[in-house]
Amino acid sequence: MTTLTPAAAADRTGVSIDTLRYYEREGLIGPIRRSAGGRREYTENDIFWVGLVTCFREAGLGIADLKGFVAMLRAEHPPQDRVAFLRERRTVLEQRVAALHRAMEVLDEKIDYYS
Amino acid sequence: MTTLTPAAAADRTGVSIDTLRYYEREGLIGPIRRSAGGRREYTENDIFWVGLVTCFREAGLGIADLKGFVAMLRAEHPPQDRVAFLRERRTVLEQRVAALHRAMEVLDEKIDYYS
DNA sequence: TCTTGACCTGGAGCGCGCTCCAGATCCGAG
DNA sequence: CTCGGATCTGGAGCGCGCTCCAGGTCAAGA
Repeated sequence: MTTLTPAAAADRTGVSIDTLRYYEREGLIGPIRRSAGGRREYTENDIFWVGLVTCFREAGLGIADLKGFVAMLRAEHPPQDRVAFLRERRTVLEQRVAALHRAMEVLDEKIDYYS
Repeated sequence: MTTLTPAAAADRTGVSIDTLRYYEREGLIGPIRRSAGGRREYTENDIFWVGLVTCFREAGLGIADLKGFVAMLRAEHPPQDRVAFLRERRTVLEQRVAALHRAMEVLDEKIDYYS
């Protein structure tokens, strides 16, 4: 299977090498397989996971949340636990959207006022 | 005019006394009028501003952004500058909403999968 | 008047999420 | 074989947004 060097992985994901290592240390991705010499080799699947993590980070979820997320999807938790966890996260995101809409309304009001 | 003590203001706004002082230091609110003895007296208008700041903070705007916001609304900038600034912030918020929707889609997918 | 608690200031401390650094190792090109 | 660039590790540093603390002042009730 073809793999990516750290630099290539960083390039592909838009995440810095340092951050990739940080995510790995925190258990958000990987563990990444190593070459004989100890260098990381990122698989397509690893890259996919980085994408997931990035998606949630951009949505404002914290590292701790993501640890929970990863643990939940990996470990042998009953499906209902997973669903409960996922729904909880969804609620958090919904509340964020609501907060954003409130702020946008205020902005629109001001924009109207000054236009 | 009736005013609020720091404790009452904190209670009304849901923002800690320390944070109220912090916001004032940063120029996001106030300056708050003082009593003869040097204690802060928050007016209804001050409370309103705290609400605005809180609204934008909850939407994820940073302190620096809010400084710009406050400066823009207070100072004598031409209306078109204000509108441009406000529209820019709106774009940022729109992008955040988009990021949230992406993340929520992923969650929905997983929730579906485990349901 | 004395006590007590709210408030003052300036500055230190903290958790988060990276980001950077030193010093060592690996490895492909020449 | 040598050189240099990419990578390795552990740990320090940083910007943000508070949060807490010490040491002092103010003011209302007993």
